[in-house]
Amino acid sequence: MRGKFDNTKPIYLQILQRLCRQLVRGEIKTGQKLPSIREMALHMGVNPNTIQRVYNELEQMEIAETRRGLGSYVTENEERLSRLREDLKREQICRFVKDMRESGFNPGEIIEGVDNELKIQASKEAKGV
Amino acid sequence: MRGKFDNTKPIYLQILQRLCRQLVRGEIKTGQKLPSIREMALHMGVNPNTIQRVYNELEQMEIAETRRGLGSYVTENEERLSRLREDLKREQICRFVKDMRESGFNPGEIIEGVDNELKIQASKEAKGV
Amino acid sequence: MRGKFDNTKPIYLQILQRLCRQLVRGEIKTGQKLPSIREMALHMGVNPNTIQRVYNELEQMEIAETRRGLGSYVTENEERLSRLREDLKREQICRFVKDMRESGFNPGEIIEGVDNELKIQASKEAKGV
Amino acid sequence: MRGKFDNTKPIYLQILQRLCRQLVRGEIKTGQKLPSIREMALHMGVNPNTIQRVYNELEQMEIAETRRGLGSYVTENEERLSRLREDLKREQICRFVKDMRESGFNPGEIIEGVDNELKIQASKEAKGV
DNA sequence: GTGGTCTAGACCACC
DNA sequence: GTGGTCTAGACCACG
Repeated sequence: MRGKFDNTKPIYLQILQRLCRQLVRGEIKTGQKLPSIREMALHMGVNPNTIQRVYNELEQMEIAETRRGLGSYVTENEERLSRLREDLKREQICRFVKDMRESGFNPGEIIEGVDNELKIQASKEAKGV
Repeated sequence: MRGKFDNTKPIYLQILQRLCRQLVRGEIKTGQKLPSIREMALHMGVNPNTIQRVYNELEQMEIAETRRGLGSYVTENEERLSRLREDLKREQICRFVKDMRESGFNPGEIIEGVDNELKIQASKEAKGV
Repeated sequence: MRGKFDNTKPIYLQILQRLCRQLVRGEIKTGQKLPSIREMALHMGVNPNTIQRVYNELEQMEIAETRRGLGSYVTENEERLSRLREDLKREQICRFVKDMRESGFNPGEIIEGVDNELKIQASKEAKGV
Repeated sequence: MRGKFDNTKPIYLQILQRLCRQLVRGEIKTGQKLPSIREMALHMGVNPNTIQRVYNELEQMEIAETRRGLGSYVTENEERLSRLREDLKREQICRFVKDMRESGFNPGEIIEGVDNELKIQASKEAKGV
């Protein structure tokens, strides 16, 4: 598991992002119990403090809550999760388009590039699977 | 000029990115002399050491070269610059698509979202100007 | 420790070179943790920023990697290190031969001179030890 | 002529070295008049101040002398030049051997490497000419 | 005037 | 504790 982290960004943010994505994809479901901090830390090859921080952030985002002595659980509030999905989507798209425009790429180029890349990655995955 | 920086990312990276974008947009041209370190530092409201670091990075990317006692100059190698443009484009698109797919968004959603956002930002700019 | 530096060359380069040589000689091994920046700075009688720069260079050379909050570690990639050894060897020899030839020394002179010097330095060391 | 200089070393030293080599090779002879500062600067694509400094150094090394209103002349003292040759040779060999030994290369490797490199460069030159 | 290096010291985020 | 960034200010060699 080591070496899978991008050195330019905090590890805890990268793990947070990964969990959010799993939530958004539905791989982690509402009400589900998350692994214990120790377990997760072991699995990620990371310091428990780091996971602690991730779970704290999840709590502040009202996506998970920790119950003393029982562990952390994903919220049962489905609406909260679907909002997370939309927020994530909008935010990622918005930032991307802004960056591309600032770099001087024109709309045609952008759409075409994204379209191409989608096909490339889809075909790669098809082969991989 | 101060206060224009995003606190979550190092200043030198933000300036580097800004310069790269100006290069890619053609606002800075091949062979052109860049402002001296002190000048740029003043202009950006930043310590000269910070600019020094930016110029160093540009040199390592083979985008600029500094001539001692004379200042820094953008490379005259046009091919190098057009490669920068393509690299930047590909890299930004690739990362974006990967992120979106990992979050479980389907191609249709992605294309549609980008398309929409492009229109929104374009119209905003039209008003602004 | 201070005063051991050659005033004509930047300190950070001299330290970098020293570390590279220790690596090449096998005195520093793959996977090994390097001293923390502050530790090394103290040991070298030098400002921590200077060491930081050295470690940065090592990282760019893909010889070491730094893990946040943990310190810097020599790469575990043995191949990378043996390549360093060969690169260093070839580069030093190549430059030397080129310099000598440019100065108009003929092959016989060069070989003989090197041979002699090797004996001289070996015997000196023998006495010293 | 631009771009032929190594950015890590002062230009004036590089030119000085080049001249010394031409002297040692006999391409520049005793008593010969050196080009005027302006001429040389133009030829090298370099600031006249830089050449000025080179000529000063040559004077301090007692290899050339400048006669007011007449220009700079190589010394007529042949012995001075042959000593320069020997000094250069010894110094270059000495430094090389020291560096190689410090990097942990053994005498066999060194001799073999130099021998090889001599052949390589000689054959290259043969083709080139 | 220009870049390059170095120091001292500070602050921060991360592990 | 660790590394990363930034500032302020100094000095130097170079062109």
